[in-house]
Amino acid sequence: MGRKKLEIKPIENKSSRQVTFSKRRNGLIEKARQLSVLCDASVALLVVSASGKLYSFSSGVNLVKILDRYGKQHGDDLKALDRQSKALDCGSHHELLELVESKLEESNVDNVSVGSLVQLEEHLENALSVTRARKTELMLKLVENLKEKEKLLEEENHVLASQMEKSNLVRAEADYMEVSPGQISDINLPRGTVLPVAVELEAFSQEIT
Amino acid sequence: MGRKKLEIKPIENKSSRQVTFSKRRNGLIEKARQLSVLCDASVALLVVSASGKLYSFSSGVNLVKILDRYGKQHGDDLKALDRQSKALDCGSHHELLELVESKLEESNVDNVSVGSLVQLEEHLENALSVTRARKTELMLKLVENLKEKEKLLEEENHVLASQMEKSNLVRAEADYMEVSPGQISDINLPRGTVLPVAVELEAFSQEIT
DNA sequence: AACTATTTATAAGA
DNA sequence: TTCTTATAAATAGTT
Repeated sequence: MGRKKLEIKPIENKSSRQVTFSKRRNGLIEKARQLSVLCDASVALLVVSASGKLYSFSSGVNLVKILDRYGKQHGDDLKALDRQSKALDCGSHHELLELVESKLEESNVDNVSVGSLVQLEEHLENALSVTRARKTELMLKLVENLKEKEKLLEEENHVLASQMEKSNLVRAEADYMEVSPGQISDINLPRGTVLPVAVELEAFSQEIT
Repeated sequence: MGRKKLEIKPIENKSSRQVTFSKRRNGLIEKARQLSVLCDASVALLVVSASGKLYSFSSGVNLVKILDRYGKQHGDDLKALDRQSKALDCGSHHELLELVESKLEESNVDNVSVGSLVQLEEHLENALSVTRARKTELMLKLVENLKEKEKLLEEENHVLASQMEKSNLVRAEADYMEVSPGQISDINLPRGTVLPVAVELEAFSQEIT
């Protein structure tokens, strides 16, 4: 959509590539936003320019919902923690409300004494500070937990990545391996030979891949 | 871009929302692909429909790089956030102390008025609640950030794992492929032949794939 | 950073 | 769903 039809292939010219990147990146992010709003979808978009700059969009609060469906053991742990914290918060809340209600009832019966209101204030402040302490404690635990998990996942990733690299290296070595005529002759077979194919394929695949 | 201009707000009608989702999702993914090709950018796109179905696009193997970048930037953001919050907290703190000092001085001069103490209390409570709100906000952000990171790492793990599985499958298939004697004879070579290996490999690869 | 000629995406209709 | 088509939007090349 422009003065000329543009083929979708790498743009050679550096400055026009930069300009196009800027325009299309903005367009893409806007489209992502629109999709999430129009269709109540969760969208996460990450773009890294060739020069390494990051741009991103994520609908709603964040990627958690988007990727929940991928949640495995780690995800489940987190959910458990969330549930726990919600339960505790609800507990505090309930406690607090009960306290307030009972005190207000009391006040109505007694015809509001300053003393009872002072007590109420104290109780409320108490409950509040307990709640706050719990909140902070839970959040700190959550943070620690998440950091630990992050570490574990990163380790796992490193392991996986190095395994892949290893197997890639093996194949790469095969690519550049020289084969002497003598080795080739190893795969000459009399016509009609029944197959120990795997072996030959193994030999061949070294050249193939 | 259609028969009518469409406002960007949630589409009420279920079926037209579904149709729009389908069209725009495809469009978005295509745009993401184009951006990555045209501008040599790494792009990762995740879309989850309201009904929970996942669609995604990711250029190249670059999710790793994207993630690295993302992690780094968020790390930076978090650091900035921390710094900011420290600055703000210090500000609040300083402000608060000044306020207290001035009020106490005033009290000494005037001989403690209830009014000024009420005001002082209000100011202190104000400062306190602002500080609390900031604390909570910062912690929530931290948690969200960590969750995002975790999920991205999981996604990365998932990708790496499936890639390894795939390459293992490919090798396994090759291992178990049958080759007829006639085909084998095609690769008989006189001893000492110098290799036009690529040609034979081409022939072979047609059976392999 | 603006401007437009065009191309592209897509909303509504079939 | 899929296709068609009128129209809105995005954007390539230009200034």
